[in-house]
Amino acid sequence: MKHDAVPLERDSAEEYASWFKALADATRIQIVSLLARHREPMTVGQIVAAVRIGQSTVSHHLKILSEVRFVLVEHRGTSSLYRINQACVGCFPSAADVVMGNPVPVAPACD
Amino acid sequence: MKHDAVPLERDSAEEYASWFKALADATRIQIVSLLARHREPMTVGQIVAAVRIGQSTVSHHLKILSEVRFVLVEHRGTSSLYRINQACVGCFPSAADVVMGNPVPVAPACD
DNA sequence: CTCTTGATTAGATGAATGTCAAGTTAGGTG
DNA sequence: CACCTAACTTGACATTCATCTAATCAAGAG
Repeated sequence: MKHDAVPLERDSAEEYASWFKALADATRIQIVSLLARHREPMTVGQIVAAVRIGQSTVSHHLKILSEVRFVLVEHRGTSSLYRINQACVGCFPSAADVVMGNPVPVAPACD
Repeated sequence: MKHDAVPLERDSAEEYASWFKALADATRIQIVSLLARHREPMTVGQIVAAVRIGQSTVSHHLKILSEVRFVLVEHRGTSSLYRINQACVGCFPSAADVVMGNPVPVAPACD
């Protein structure tokens, strides 16, 4: 037997899981893909209008997404501007490849 | 403004979310990556030994993973053989690309 | 200062989830 | 047949989660 086919280290598995968990909700997927397509930063109000979900709920999801750094915030006066983290646009799909056992150019590190 | 930057349809978002949700747990990530690396099908016992988690829990996770068809089952006598669904190995990372707004060769359809 | 508007925080609630221990089913073997 | 072993199912328990309403906060405008 070549090598014992040890699974992903628990630590790595937990980190990847936390990324997938951030996208394990339809509303958050809408938000992320919205921010990714719309290249410019968006305010909470704009996002609320697009996904048609309560404002506080959207705010909550944005917090979750920014904790994993899928999106980045910048506070401008009375409004907050959210934008996609370009680093994740490339490295997140790579994480999917790692889990699926695909060869990947460089280990994904979103940050 | 070019076009109104409509987010992903709710339906698509929910489908993608269900895929990510299947990998939103460290144990399931370990199982999937284990099956992906270990090219041969594995029995539940082998998987339990590798991830060191209660058998019923592993069985539960395997059920979840096979419901989304990330893994496929085949019952052979007294034991069940689980293997990775090769179709997903390619198409799941593509789903990540879609959400991230990356261009993708062909719409991902895992099945 | 007061009002308005955009955003975060707090609290509540109902639903889903991960885990394990114990019980059950079912294929092989003596 | 009785036994054993691999796997699945059930029930319970504690967590986590998505959503909403209401309350709070912060920045401009009058």
